Amino acid sequence: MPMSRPTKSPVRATPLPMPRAGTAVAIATRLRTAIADGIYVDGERLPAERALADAFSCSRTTIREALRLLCDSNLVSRRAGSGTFVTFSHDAENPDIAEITSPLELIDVRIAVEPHMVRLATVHATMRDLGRIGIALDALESSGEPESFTRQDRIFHQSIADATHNPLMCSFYRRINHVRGHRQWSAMKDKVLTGQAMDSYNHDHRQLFEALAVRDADGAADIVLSHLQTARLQLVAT
Amino acid sequence: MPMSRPTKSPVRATPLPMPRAGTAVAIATRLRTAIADGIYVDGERLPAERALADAFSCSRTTIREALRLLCDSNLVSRRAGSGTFVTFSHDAENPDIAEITSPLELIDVRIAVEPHMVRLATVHATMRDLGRIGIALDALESSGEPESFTRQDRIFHQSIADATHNPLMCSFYRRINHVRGHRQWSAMKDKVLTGQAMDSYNHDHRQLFEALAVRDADGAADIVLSHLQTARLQLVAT
DNA sequence: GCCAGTTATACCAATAGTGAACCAATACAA
DNA sequence: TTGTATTGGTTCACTATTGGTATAACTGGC
Repeated sequence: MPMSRPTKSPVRATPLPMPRAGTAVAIATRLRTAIADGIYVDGERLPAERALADAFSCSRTTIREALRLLCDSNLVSRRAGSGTFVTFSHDAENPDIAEITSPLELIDVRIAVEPHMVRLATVHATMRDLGRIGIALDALESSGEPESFTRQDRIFHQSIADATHNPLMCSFYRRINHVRGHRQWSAMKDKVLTGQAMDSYNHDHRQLFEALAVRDADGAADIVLSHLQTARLQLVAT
Repeated sequence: MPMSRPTKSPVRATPLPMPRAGTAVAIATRLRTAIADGIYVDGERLPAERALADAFSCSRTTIREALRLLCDSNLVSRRAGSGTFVTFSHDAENPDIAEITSPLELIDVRIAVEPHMVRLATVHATMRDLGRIGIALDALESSGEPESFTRQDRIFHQSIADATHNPLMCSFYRRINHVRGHRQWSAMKDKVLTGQAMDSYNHDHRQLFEALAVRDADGAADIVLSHLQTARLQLVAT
């Protein structure tokens, strides 16, 4: 796990201790929400048990217990020698919204939603939310490959959406992430996400986080808007 | 409060000392409100008794007493060797999104989505779309009762959303309309939707339609934004 | 002194988690 | 086809942690 946090961790207002993470159920919960958020898409293979154990800094037994819980919920299926695969379809809508949404259409929706979404986040985010967003940002900045970058990017933006504490907005952004995580983009990722592009994005992300931290709603909205418009331009220029 | 009082003379009217901070009942109360506030969510494991004792600077016996109170209230369940787990869910499983979205939250999402949505509509709407929107507008203007007004209003806005020809945007607005159509608003409709208010709304709708017809994206967005912000102000002023 | 509540300590039993080894199934490349 | 690497499946003894219990001492108000 990435541990370096440039910004100081926000101090909890209440001295209530937080429960220890790392147990099997906690890991299962994290994976479950990741699947629900579209971090892991339907049909995709999860990292191997040993890799997960390394990522979560726990033993393989614990990971296996967590995966057993997910398997009992029919969220994943496992095959020896092959891997653990997500078996989860978001809605019975046919066809899947992700199948019929183009990259340009997705960007247009994001341009519509996200600027005001971060405005709401600056107003409603608690210090705990900011802490979570900061952690997601650190993980995002320290991920070098396009594969992990897009995943961490979705986690980062979802944590901002959750910080609005607006259930409708959260559900909207889960759907956006579902579309973003669809396999139809995977071919495009490696082309668009050069190292330079990722650096540029990370610059925007950091700026956005700073604006959130100082509750600068207009500044945050501006950053997101120009961020997305840049992405849109790159898309049509491709 | 249903907690037991330490004294044995219940008839006395003389002021009774507050329970000392750090006592079992006080700690139980703090934990209870923390659970109710969602600091500790359902199914989550509380910190261990020894950790709580350390955090609250009291003995483990006191923590155990506090947890016994919570356990008697069925707020937590405990398993030796495993831990103390929250058994409390504020919401039934998978509640309808309309059930858990407040009017203010809905307006906030609409403010986020609709201004840019009408921008997209001005760009992508065909003449046939404009015709449909016009028909919906006529029906809306000629509906005098709050009941039919809200229904036609939903149709009008959905036809604008459909005019974006963006499947993701269409699905978003369908969900917004689903929330708007939920029975929880029905009580509010008759209060808010006076004849005067409906006239004012219709004025905005007509202006919006004109802007769409002449492909004035900025103008349309401005109209929608001020329309929604007015509604938001009315909401918080109520 | 009485007494209820708190403190402090020690130990027990239940459970979760660790780390290692090995097996069997699968995927992939030579 | 064959060999190799990787994956999940299984088992094992061991450790750490957790709630459960008991006991004696301390505290402050009555």
